Amino acid sequence: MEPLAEKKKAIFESTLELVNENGFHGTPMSMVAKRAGVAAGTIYHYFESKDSLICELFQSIEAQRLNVLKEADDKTLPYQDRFFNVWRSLYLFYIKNPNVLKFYEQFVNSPYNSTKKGGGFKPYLNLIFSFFEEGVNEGILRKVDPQVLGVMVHGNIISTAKIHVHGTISLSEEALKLIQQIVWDGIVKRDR
Amino acid sequence: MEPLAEKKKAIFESTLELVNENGFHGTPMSMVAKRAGVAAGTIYHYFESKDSLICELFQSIEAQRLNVLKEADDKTLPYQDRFFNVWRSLYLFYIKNPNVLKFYEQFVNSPYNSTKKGGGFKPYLNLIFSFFEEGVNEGILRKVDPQVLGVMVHGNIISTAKIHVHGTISLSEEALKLIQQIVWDGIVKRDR
DNA sequence: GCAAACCGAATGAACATTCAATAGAGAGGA
DNA sequence: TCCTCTCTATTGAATGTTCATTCGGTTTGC
Repeated sequence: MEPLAEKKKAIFESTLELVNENGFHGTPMSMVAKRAGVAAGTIYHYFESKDSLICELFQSIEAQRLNVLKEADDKTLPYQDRFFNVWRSLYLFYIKNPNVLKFYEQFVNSPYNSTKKGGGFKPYLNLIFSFFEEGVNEGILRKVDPQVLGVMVHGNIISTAKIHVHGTISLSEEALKLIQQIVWDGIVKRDR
Repeated sequence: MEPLAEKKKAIFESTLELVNENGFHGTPMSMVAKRAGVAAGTIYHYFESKDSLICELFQSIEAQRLNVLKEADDKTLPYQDRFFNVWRSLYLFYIKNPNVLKFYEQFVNSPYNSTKKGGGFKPYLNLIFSFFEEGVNEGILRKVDPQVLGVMVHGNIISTAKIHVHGTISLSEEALKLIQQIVWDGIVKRDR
């Protein structure tokens, strides 16, 4: 029962895909059930309602993201390397999971996020904030509210990942490096 | 009959508000009608369907945005001033129209945008692209694909506006200036 | 045997859309 | 000035569909 019961995982996966294809609306529970290979009723064994299914899915994504961030940040490295690692790991996470990216974006911009269960704690963003706080305190980054830095860089990673996922422009390895460099050059303390 | 028939404007306005409050789902046509002060049937006099109402609303927002951009960019000014003007005008547009910002974000991340009428031409982004192309060609900006610069800066403006609109952190005038400076310092050509 | 997990047809509410009927606004005509 | 005629704008109740959710029953694991 621990490793996220197969069925439950299948329901999450199916919801993720369908919400990408059809949006929150346009994704009937019956379809979620069918693609997950379970009966409609079964979903209600695991989730209270459609809303709570979606909110829980979001929370599980939050957890994944937090994990990626934690694993990426090796605190023994110099700060600049840590920045590049964190940026790159999150970027890779999004492009490897385009469904997650799109679901996430749909969710945070929807009213789900304002009300209800989804919007409470934000451990992921908090970790980002403290990452930048360190940089500021150590005198490596400009003196800017770390929360602002956090949101800016987070937004930049998302934007970049969307470029890749939308596929209109393709990003070479060098282009990626360049983008990271642009951001770094912006936030790093001007010496002199 | 020319200036966007009062009724039609009221329907747009009502849709904008309700989609913010309740999302695309959770916004029944009957409610749109009631808030707009018209009968349900009237909406179908102006729009073919709910989908086309939403797509047309999006297009009207695109047009507004394009306008803001055009008006903000005074080509007689030095490039750096133009950049700051453009950035600030778009930022102001979003924070003065938070409903527009949120509707826009909901729309572009939804499946509406992938299919149908909404996603075709992108005059706004194209103008942004050519703005950055100029900067690159004139040797003021780093040699980066202008489309990438465009998406990055656009994303940054949106992120910043969201900080303001969400209201968790408040942005002073200096903070704003600093953010613009950070972006500028990132994209500008490193001399030596 | 007995929980817990699972099924899927049945229920009822919500909703997009339709349409027959009404109001209004102009255009002529006497 | 007043009276049609006509075309458009508007109404809101009625329609038919779609869906979230329920629940009585079945299966499965222990």
